[in-house]
Amino acid sequence: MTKNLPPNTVERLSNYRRRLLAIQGKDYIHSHQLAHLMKINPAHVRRDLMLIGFSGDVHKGYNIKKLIAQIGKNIDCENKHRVAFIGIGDLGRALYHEFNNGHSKLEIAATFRLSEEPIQQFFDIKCYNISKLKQVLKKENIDIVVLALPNINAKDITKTIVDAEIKGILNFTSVHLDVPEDVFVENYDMIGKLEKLSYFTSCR
Amino acid sequence: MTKNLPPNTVERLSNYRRRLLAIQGKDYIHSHQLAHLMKINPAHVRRDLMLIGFSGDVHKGYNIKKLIAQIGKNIDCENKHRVAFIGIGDLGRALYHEFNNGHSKLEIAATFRLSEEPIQQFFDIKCYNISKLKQVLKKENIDIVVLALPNINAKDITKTIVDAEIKGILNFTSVHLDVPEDVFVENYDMIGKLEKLSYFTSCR
DNA sequence: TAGATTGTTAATCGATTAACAATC
DNA sequence: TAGATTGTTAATCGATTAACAATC
Repeated sequence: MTKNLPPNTVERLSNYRRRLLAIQGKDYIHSHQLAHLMKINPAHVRRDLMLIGFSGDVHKGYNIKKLIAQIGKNIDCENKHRVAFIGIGDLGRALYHEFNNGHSKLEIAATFRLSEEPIQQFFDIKCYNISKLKQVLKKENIDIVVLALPNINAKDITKTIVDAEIKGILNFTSVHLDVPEDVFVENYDMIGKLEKLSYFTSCR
Repeated sequence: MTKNLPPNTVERLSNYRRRLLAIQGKDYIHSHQLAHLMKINPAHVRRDLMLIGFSGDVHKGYNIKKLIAQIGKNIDCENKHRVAFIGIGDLGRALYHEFNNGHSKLEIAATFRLSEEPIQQFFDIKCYNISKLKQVLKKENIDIVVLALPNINAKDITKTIVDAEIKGILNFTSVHLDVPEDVFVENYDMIGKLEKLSYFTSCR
C-alpha cells in the first residue's frame, strides 16, 4: 500500500477500478476513455496513474487487467478491516447490502442495536446490545465503525468508540464528531447534500 | 436566494443552521464557537457569513435568531422542491425518514418501484410502477429525483429523467451519470467512501 | 483604556487542468 | 513518417487560512 496519496486520488482510483472491472471484451483503455466514464479530465487520469507508478503504451493505452492489479496494490489493505455497524435500522440494512456487493476488503464483524429488543442476529452477523459496545469492539478487533443511528446518540457513542481505540469512523449522522487527530472520520451528511442540491437546482 | 455562493459554502451554511437551531438558552455566538462546533477555522465562519452579508457585533458576536433567518434567505428556495424517489428498498426507506426529519424545503411527491409487485403506497406517498416514470414526473411537476436503486438500472432511468427535464439528481448508485450541463448531480458513492476510509485507517 | 472580536484582504495550500516534449 | 497518446511539469483555479486594521 502506498501511503500519502491525496484523498481525492484514492477515491478516484477506487472508482477507476470499479469501472474497469465492468468492461468486457477489451484489453486496453486510453486515458480519455476512462476519463469519459468518470466525467473528468484525461490529464487527471494520467496524473493519478502516474502517482501510483503505472505506465501505459503510447499506442494501445493502459492494460486493463494490470491497471486493476496496480490499483489494488496501492489502495487495498493487506488484511481485511473488521467493521462494526452501530444501528441496524433501514440505513443499516441498506449498507449491509452495499457491503455484500463486491467490496472484499471490509468485513462486518459485529452489529449493535440501541433498543432493548432481544435481537441476536442481523442477517448473518451477530447483533449485540449497545451496552456491550466497548467490550465487543476490543474482543472482535474492530478497526472501523459505521454510525447509522439517530443523531441524539452519536456523541456518547463516539466517546466509547474513541476509548476503544477505533481509528476509522464512517459517520451517517449529521453530528460533527469530536475525535482525536489520529481518528479518520468520513462524514456522510445527507441533509447537507440535499440542501446543496436544492440550492443548485434552480427554482421554477 | 443569493446565487453564486460557492458549493462548499452552501453546504456549510446548511450545517451552521442546523447547529444553531440546536442551541438552547443563548442569543449570541462567536465565530470561534460556531467554528468549534463544525471543526473548522473561525476565519472560515466569518468569511461565509460575509458572503451572505451578515454582520455580527464586535463584542457579543452573531445574533443566533437573525443568523438563522439570514441563512434561510440565502439558501432556501421560495417554493418547495418536489422530489421523486426511484427505488423504495431499504435505502429508500432510510432516506424517507431523513426527509421527514426536519427538512422542510423538499417534499416527496411520488415514489417509483422497479418490481412488478402491486404496491400502491410507500408510507404516505403514492407509489407508481417505473413504467409510468416520465408521465408522472411531468404530471407531478417534479424538480428533483433521488436515485436509490441497483446500479444496473441507473443508465436507462437517467435517460428518462433527463428527457423529463429534471434539473437535480441525488445519485446513490455508483454509476457516473451522463447528463447535460444544466442538470446538477450530487453523487453519493458509498463504496468510494468506504475504500477511502479503509485506505486512511491504518492497518494493524 | 486594554483586550477581544469582527470584517476583509492577502497568502497559502491543494486539487485540477493545460501544455508539450518524448515516444512509437 | 504523421499523428496520436503518454508522462510530467507548469499554470490555473478554487478553497482554506493567516493577518490585521477597524471597532467598541
